[in-house]
Amino acid sequence: MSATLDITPVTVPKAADVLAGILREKILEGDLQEGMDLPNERDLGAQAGLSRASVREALRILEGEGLIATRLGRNGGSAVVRPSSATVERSVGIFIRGQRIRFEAVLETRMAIEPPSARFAAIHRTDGDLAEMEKCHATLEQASAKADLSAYVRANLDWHVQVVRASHNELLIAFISSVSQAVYVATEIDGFNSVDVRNAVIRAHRRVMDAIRERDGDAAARRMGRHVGAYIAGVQNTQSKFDTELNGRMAVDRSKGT
Amino acid sequence: MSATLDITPVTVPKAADVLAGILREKILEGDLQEGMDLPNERDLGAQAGLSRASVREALRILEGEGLIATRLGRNGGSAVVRPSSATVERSVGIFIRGQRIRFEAVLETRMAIEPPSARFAAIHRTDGDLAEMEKCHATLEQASAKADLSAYVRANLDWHVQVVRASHNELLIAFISSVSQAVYVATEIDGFNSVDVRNAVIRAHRRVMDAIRERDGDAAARRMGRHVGAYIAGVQNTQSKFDTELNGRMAVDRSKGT
DNA sequence: TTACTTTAATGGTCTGACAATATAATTGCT
DNA sequence: AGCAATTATATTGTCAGACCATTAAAGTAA
Repeated sequence: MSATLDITPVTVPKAADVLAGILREKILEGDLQEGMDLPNERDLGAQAGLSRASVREALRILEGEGLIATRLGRNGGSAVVRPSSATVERSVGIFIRGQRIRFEAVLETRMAIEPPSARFAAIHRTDGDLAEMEKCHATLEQASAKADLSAYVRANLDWHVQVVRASHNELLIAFISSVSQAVYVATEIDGFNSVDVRNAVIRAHRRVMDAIRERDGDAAARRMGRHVGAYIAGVQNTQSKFDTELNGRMAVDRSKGT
Repeated sequence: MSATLDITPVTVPKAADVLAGILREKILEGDLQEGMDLPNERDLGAQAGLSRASVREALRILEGEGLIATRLGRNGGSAVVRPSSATVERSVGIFIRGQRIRFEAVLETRMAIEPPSARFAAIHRTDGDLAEMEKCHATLEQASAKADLSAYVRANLDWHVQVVRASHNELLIAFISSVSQAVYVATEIDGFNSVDVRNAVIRAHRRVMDAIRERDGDAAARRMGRHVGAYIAGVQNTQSKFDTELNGRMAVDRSKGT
């Protein structure tokens, strides 16, 4: 009788995946440091014992993961780069569009992340962070005064991202940036950016910044919570149309860096 | 005199990127629905007027973005799939490792996300969600009783993810799943999972679940906040060694599904 | 030195072939 | 008819080699 072995199904990895995995580990482990050039595709193929086609697939995988950047021409080639939040933003963007995430869920996520981020900002902020926030705020006020809706929305988003930046938490920054992309395309088409609303926003921002300046984490979190809450309440009044429009308006741009 | 035109540098997109972009939009727009097969590589090349090599690069890009899955053999080919949170998890994992994100930042992010998620869970939970949480909790208690540290940590993470799942916010779920990966590898090596700590964790979980059951969002958020806060305080006592060890212990696995 | 031209290194693309694999179709047996 | 084993085939995986396109370096002339 033949024995029944406990064999899991054999997987046959593809050559390109294997090579990509090897290079990925070398990069993440620090063997290949930022800025270092990989061998050119022909040499890499010779070293790995693979065809150039397979090598190129591997490189394309790593490029998609934001681990290398490839330049054309003499002295071109693939160089190691630090994966930026852009990669996270792109995959989150695809996730939101592909899964048809409800706009409400995006707002909830913002509501979850921003108040604690404001608290961290109050704790970790530098004077430079404050200056950046003030700059965004000034831009926002100008855009509001000129009733330039597009610039207003852009500056508004920038300010929120800037607050999270002041938390000096790279993960939170990546998350809020990812979510902001989605919020942007939706807010641009909403109809509730009246003068009154805009003035209320400006006052709320001022109060949040005050708290962050005074390093009052509790107040920063509380005020940001109220601000975002009010925003969401405002959106939900005019929301019905968003869910249908949202998915169609978000494009994915591979070429954008940080 | 020759005029100085306002010309931005001309970019020459690569064929594979263009094709990937076209297909990506068709997928995200819904023209190509989940489960539908793309033409085989030769036909696709013929239609696009590109070589098979370029087509394959395009497909590989989309595969990396989690938009298609390619099978080998007869009746194989590339089929459209819904991008899952796995793609987000992978890119966040790479981001954390590549940027050498401080472990403290990962914990902060968890501290930011989980309490509001618990609130949403209290609001949106179903009875099935409660049952799932209880199941995780039972597993956790067993692992704790048996002092099976690895299973304990695993079950602990599962419970936290399950709470966020009950929020029914797909974006928060994706974020917490991404962060959990990083927390897992770090917590497994910590030395503060004493019996007392484990019992305290179990009691805290119980109280959070009670609040979610009663649909008391405030209590759920407050208790979860305290719980995660205590966890972080505990970690920080034994933390110094983590920051150095963390990055080396997180591997990226492309082959894992949801 | 400076501007221009030439050369070379490198990635981008194409063609065509064969290998490996998984399913479908066929065959043969009961 | 039904089932098992075998064969055929559609499809991706991989390779080899060539040529094109782009860029920077090297060379050259003013």
